Amino acid sequence: MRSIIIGFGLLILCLLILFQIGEVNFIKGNVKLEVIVAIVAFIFFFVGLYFNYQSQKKAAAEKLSSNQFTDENQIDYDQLKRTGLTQREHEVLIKMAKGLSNQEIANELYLSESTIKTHVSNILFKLDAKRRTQAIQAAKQLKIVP
Amino acid sequence: MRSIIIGFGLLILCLLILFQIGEVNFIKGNVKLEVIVAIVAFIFFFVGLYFNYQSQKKAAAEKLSSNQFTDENQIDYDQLKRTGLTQREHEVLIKMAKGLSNQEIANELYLSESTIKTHVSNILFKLDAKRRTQAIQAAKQLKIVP
DNA sequence: AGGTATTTCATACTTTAGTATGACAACGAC
DNA sequence: GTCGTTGTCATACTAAAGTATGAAATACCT
Repeated sequence: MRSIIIGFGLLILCLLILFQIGEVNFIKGNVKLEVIVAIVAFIFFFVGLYFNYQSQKKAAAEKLSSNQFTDENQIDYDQLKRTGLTQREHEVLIKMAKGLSNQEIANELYLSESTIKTHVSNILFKLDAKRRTQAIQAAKQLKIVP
Repeated sequence: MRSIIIGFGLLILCLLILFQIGEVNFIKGNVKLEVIVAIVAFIFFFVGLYFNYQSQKKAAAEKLSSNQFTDENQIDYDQLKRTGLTQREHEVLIKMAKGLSNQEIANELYLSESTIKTHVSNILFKLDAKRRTQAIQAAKQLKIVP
């Protein structure tokens, strides 16, 4: 925004100086006022276009770069430690977040459903959640699941 | 783009007509050429800014609706249409994804739990999911929930 | 006006999720 | 060797989720 104002100011200044120097030529010459005005309007219209385009491009680039560094699908191990979840519980949590049922998790990990239920209960307690869906939501915010 | 050219053309035309009418006044008056030029430059600079801003806004809206660069926390309405979910179902889905229970969703929407169950069943069918956790996962991938 | 989709609700039912409790084995720390 | 942690499993129970079916009101479209 500052660059827009500075650039605009400089252009105006240049134009005014140019007119101060060549005032007599312009007025005494055959160039009509309308033409001058039209040319100035034309130039500044596109200057305006250009400046706005530049500022938009810059804003878009900043947005992109700020999104680039927050890498998705990356587990935040500091946050994970903070929750007090064990390895097995974390493993179960990840499968839970995939949308698997307790029975399906048990099958994938070659465990009984009872064991999964125990793990899930512990997960809910450690993540301060009442339901698995709430735990999943919390886990995503903590970035401890992909 | 067409509107930009038409708008610009009309403004130029208006200005020229104005000058044609009041030419004598301007030249014979005390108003200096520099001031006129500066004003014209100023006006057209911001006209340019405005037109570019409008066109960028339009382009951004088109991009959004055509499913190109939808950033996070932004709902992809094309995907949403494709699922066949109704407004109410989508509303319920969003609350579901927040980790709310059926009863809690019912309370927030001033509905009975039965209604929510019906909605959830329909959501599961339309998203081809067996459980709500699976539906949430699918919905996140489709970017139809924040 | 009549058909269609949406939204709402209910009842009855099955399945899954979650709690509470206890138990046992393995592993590492002190 | 004892203690705490982790991981495993079971039983019994309660709570929530999900299915199936029917029904009625509203709204929208032609």
